[in-house]
Amino acid sequence: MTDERPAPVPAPGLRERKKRRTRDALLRAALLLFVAQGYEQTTVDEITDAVDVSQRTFFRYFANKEEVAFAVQDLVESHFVAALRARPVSEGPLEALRRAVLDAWDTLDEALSEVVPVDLYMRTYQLIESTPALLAVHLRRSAELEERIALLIADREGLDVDADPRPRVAVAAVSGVMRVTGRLWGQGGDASVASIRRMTEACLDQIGPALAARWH
Amino acid sequence: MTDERPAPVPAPGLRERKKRRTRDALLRAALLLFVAQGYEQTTVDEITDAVDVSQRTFFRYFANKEEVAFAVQDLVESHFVAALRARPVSEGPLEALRRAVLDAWDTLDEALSEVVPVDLYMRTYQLIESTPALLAVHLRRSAELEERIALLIADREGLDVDADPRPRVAVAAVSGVMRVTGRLWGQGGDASVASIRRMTEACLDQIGPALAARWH
DNA sequence: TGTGAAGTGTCAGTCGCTGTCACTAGCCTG
DNA sequence: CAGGCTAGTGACAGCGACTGACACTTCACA
Repeated sequence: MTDERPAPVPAPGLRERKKRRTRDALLRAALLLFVAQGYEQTTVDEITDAVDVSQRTFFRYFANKEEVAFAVQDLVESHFVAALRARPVSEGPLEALRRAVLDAWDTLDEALSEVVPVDLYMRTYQLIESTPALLAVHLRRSAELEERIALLIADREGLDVDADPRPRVAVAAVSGVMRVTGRLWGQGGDASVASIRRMTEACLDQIGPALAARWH
Repeated sequence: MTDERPAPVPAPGLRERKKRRTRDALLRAALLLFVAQGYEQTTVDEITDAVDVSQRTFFRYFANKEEVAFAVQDLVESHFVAALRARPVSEGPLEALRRAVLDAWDTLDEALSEVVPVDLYMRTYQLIESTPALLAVHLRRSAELEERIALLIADREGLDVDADPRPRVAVAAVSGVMRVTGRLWGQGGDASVASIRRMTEACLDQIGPALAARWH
């Protein structure tokens, strides 16, 4: 299924392989230290000592200490975007968003296992939700992701995002709900993928009822 | 209208007045420097030099450099919460939220003018929206505000937030839409209150249509 | 095999932020 | 109103995140 196109990735070369190895080592060491003793309690020096490189090298791979915490999140987000792209245009925007989210959770394991165990990602995600400095960055990143998704949705529907506010509004509403989900999940005891998938479904089911004029 | 209750605020005392004066001076100097030359380009030393106090003193008034940028935002948020509390229970949750937001914009001028000119606040707000580090913090603060509002809404409707997800979901959806508004306003040229009020109304009008199953 | 460039370590320095301690100036009591 | 108490401040030392400059090693490619 892969390895069929010889052109773009023929032989990485020793230099490239070395680079990837140090980056991966830094990433893994950082995440382990973060989940073990907390983000703020972990210094960059500790991370680089664990991998035995200089501090300067860390900052050549990651723009700042936060970035390393979101490296895996990057993968998860592109995984979701891919799932959304895969939805047929025949589905309405909300339907497509909902199915894409659930699909993404279902297939997360395979998509991630090459780089980092899903388990470690889940613990990192909880760390992000519970560390104020990381949560702030996470929310800003989510806002950027929202914009990408809004463009995608507008494209599906053949609309211009700047002329019609509905794509952005719909995505904002759904994302808001998803954030509630993430927070509730982070506070709950069950850190499994199954658990967050279940909560996602439940919260999305409530979006219609919640926006009704009367609740009684 | 004031000065009728002698008990809680009889005479601030010289010490108290001095404190308030340095705090106000720091706040004003900081905001002016921020909007003039940018947040990251302004060092804490520059701020304290402008007021002629030591750097240490700055950090006795503000926990960190960000906090001073959000001091006015704090006022605006409590102003909005007050507006929401003032809405009669007879209004449904969405109706109340909508009217509270618009009310808050309409009366912002009076509520703020004592402390800082509205104009300076508006420029600060645009600075926050356009400075990544500040935007991140702003979004986290907004999330905290959302939680407060969700509790308020649940209270109005006589519901338990943890049993019924609708308060959080509704507030999340509306807040998401409001964030889109804020961003669009920040990018647009018109930095007036009237402008953001108008955009708020327009975006909130779209929340129903945007969540319809089909857009065509 | 030698030359250029990519990747790294070292060092010095800036900035945000904190703990400590001595000192000054309002306040409060006798 | 004198003298002690304490809140508020400044000066200083120090940590951790981050950056720029430069020299050195090591791979790549002719």
